Amino acid sequence: MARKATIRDVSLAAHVSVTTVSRYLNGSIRLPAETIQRIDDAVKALRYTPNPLARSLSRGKSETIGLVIPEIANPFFARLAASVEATAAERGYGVLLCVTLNNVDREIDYIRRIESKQVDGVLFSTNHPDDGRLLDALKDVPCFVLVDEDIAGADVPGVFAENRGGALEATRHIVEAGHRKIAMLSGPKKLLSAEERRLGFLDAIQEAGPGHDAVAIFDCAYTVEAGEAAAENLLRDHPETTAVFTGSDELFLGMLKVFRRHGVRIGDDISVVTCDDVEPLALFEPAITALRQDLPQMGRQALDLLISTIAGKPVPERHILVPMELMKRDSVRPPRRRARLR
Amino acid sequence: MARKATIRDVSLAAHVSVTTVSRYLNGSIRLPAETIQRIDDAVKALRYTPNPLARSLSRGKSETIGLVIPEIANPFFARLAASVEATAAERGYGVLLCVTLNNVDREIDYIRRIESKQVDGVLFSTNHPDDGRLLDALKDVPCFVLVDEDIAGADVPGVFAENRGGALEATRHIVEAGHRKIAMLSGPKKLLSAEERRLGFLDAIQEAGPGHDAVAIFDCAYTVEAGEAAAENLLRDHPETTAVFTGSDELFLGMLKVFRRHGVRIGDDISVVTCDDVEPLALFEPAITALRQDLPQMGRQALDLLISTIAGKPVPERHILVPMELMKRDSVRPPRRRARLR
DNA sequence: CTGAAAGCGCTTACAG
DNA sequence: CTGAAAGCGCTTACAG
Repeated sequence: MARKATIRDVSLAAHVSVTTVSRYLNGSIRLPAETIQRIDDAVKALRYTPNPLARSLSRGKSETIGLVIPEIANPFFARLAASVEATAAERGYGVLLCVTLNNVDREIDYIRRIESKQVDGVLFSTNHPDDGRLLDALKDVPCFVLVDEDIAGADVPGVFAENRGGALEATRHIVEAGHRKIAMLSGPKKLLSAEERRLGFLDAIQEAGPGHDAVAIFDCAYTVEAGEAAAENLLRDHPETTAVFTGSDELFLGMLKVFRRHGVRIGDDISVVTCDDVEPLALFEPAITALRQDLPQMGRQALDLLISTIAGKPVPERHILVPMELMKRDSVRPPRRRARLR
Repeated sequence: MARKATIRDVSLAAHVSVTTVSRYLNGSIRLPAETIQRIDDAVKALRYTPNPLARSLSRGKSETIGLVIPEIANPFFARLAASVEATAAERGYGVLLCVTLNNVDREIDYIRRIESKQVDGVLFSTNHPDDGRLLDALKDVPCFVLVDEDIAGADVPGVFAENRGGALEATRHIVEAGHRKIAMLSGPKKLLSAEERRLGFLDAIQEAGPGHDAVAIFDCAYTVEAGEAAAENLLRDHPETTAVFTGSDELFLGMLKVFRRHGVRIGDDISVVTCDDVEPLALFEPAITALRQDLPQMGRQALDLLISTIAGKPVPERHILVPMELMKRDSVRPPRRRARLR
């Protein structure tokens, strides 16, 4: 492959200065038609495309954002990433992907890349409670937007699901089907989504009034394994339970495995609503009712918020709450009389 | 935020030349302990980190690779991306993510970024038959590795699943359960995975000998909708079918919807094996037997192949075939006698 | 061994 | 309106 053409080559071939070529290509100049022609010809003949690295270095911005997420194989974050990437592409931004697996060093590494101008800003999603290091690394960092989960004490813009309201609605739906003994497999303590959903769950129980019990609330990591463990405990210690609200698809999937092992049938023996709805829950039998996160909206809004910050625009709402939608399917049914799970 | 420190600031503070700082930081020089101390102190005091943009421009490489995939919300590509990103991080490479939705312009855009040095190389996955434009854009492009699907006529290194052998094994498994009337929902014509799996499927039918029929082979896009359409046709036109091999999880999911609608029970009425195994198929009832792609291996091998190419190392095998694994579960059972789907 | 200087490929304030 | 020159922040061949 021949050496790649530079702006200098174009200027030589078109008999104009480098300055003129640069200005013309960036649209900051009006030129006689004839000059334009010469430049266009040269660009075409040399197959010239600007070097984005040089441009970034010179301009001080890279037209690239960093997308920092805990996982990508997880469909939740994969969908979030899809929305972010699509919006970024529309806006002319590239996306540097960083999968942290909740490793704080990697998280901090990417925050640093804002200062070093490698990225113009970072969209950040973290899945573990902060021990203070994140908060520390965030000092004076501009152009940083959180999505999905919060960092305690951080005064940064962010986009989150309307977790509490969503959980309230989901639990209400369970209550309205006639359930009185309801359990929750909740996410990890100190995580915004878990805390808020727990509150929404309790709101609904309280609203339902006397006779309605939050039988048990398990704090779990958002994993299939944690869902299994909690479900085993639930069956053993709380057989009076007739409905469960699970805080994520993973927790639901783990619980489902346990129910299968013990012959507990969803719908018939126990009602279920889960959060997320990123797995093909509509194709399970029965189809699973789920509180869906509007990932397309969250990704889009978060990216636009970030771009506004990068552009230095005043940001009216620093915290955007995106509504969740309850997808009513077939896993919530009236409880059987005197039902017991064992 | 104060202006970010540059190498110049460090050199001033440490009373050495910029050259020395650069060399020391890059490990290409041995220095007296005392000088080292001064530089380290300056770096720490100024919170200096090198500007990667400037470094890349100067060195002519960016330590970044482009990952070009058709989709990211699709769990198949999400898992591939997870493996690629993890390996890249280990090797010290950043990942610029490009989701093309099979848009050729976006594909070509990213190929161009190799020439412009924004990325050192590209890992490329495309999901549509090439009309020649891709092949054209690939001329003289170095540091390009294909993964999962091929581009017809392109003489570039690549990593693929052992599709034919896998399909042979999967279909053999169906035959061994006693099936004689077997259909296939295949992927799009001209796509490597589809062509190869079709061949493997036919290999097995032929091997099974007289009395064994490939009842029908449907060429489908790899989508749920295409799976639905094909399954409707299958039920209508080929009720003698007792087993189906589907070429992707999406096709399977589409077919499943149709089976549900028509009351056809997997396992009892019809046996099924699908490809990919990226959906939670083990949790379906019955658990679905699937030909699993080893995405972690594919991503890792592809990235290492790319890095070798970037480093200019001779690459012994330009085409790497990664074995598939048949996950035997519960969706293949002996056919019922005189079974008819309608 | 050390450092001044050129160069990577752009953009843009400044002068003509 | 146009262009020579400085600058973005590094690396490295070259000279001392």
